[in-house]
Amino acid sequence: MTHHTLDYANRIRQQGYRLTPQRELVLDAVCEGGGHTSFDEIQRRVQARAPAVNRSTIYRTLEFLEKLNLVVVAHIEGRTLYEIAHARPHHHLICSRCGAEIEIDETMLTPAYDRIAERTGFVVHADHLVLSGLCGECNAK
Amino acid sequence: MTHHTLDYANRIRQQGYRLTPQRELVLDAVCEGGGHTSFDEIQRRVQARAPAVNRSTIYRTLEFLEKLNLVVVAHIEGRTLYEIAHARPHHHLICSRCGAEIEIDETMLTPAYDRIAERTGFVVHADHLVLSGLCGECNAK
DNA sequence: CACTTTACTGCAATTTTTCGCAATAACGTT
DNA sequence: AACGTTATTGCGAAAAATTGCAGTAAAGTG
Repeated sequence: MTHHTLDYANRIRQQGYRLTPQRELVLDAVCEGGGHTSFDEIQRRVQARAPAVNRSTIYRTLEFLEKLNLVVVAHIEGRTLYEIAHARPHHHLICSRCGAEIEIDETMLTPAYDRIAERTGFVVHADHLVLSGLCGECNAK
Repeated sequence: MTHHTLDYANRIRQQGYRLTPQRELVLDAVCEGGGHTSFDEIQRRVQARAPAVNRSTIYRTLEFLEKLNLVVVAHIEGRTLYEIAHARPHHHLICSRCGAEIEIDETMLTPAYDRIAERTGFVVHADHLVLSGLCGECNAK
């Protein structure tokens, strides 16, 4: 129940939106499993509990949750995957050879952010980047 | 004609693929304008010259050109955009407030890559990242 | 707790994207 | 320059994603 710590209910209501069973179900579905979840998997989980929930509602709900920063989207090798938004932004390394996924902390990128701010004035606020490359093992070969 | 310098023709043929008029047209269409181009715009440009080219062919051709690293895809605020792949990798900063787009060189990120390699062994090989944040002007406000 | 407002959902229709297959044409070989 | 191989295209159909709208229900108010 990772998302319970976020107090999503208030976060939704305080902005004038409504907390509906559908929204709770989709949020739960994104949480389950912890990592990246595909749309089909989300639909499967939601409809396992409430078969009547419409597919288009799930599309709209994910878009909504993304807008509220409760869910983040990643495009990994053409696939669109969803993940619950963590309080602390983090990023992913994906090995283009073996597919391994490594999670790294935001702080790994701050040296680059500093350089960018210094030279362009732009303050990066990137959450949930996906960087591809070669992991240590594959690189050794 | 930015892409002519890439000698795309040989790059395609040397891998056992064929150079077709459709592929040239799509490549030209992605080049025109220089920056990011939407699918519909690409279709419009292609069909302006060859109306018979099928929409599904354009889908497949873009996928193909991406596989050969002649075209790169970016997901910016939900939209899927295409751009010609440059010899030198670069990245984009997008201001989430005013929408301004700034192009930055790969070297801006190398401090972060170094840190990542140092701590995880992972060698990042990211091309064409999209980082959001606030540009200098918007940040001042 | 009933009432009102209007954000949200489900449904059906539309649009976008993908897929299978037969016909076509690129390109190496003769 | 004609021929054969087979990658590629166009077409139609299927699947996926989006949208409009009328009915439903969440949440504030009396």
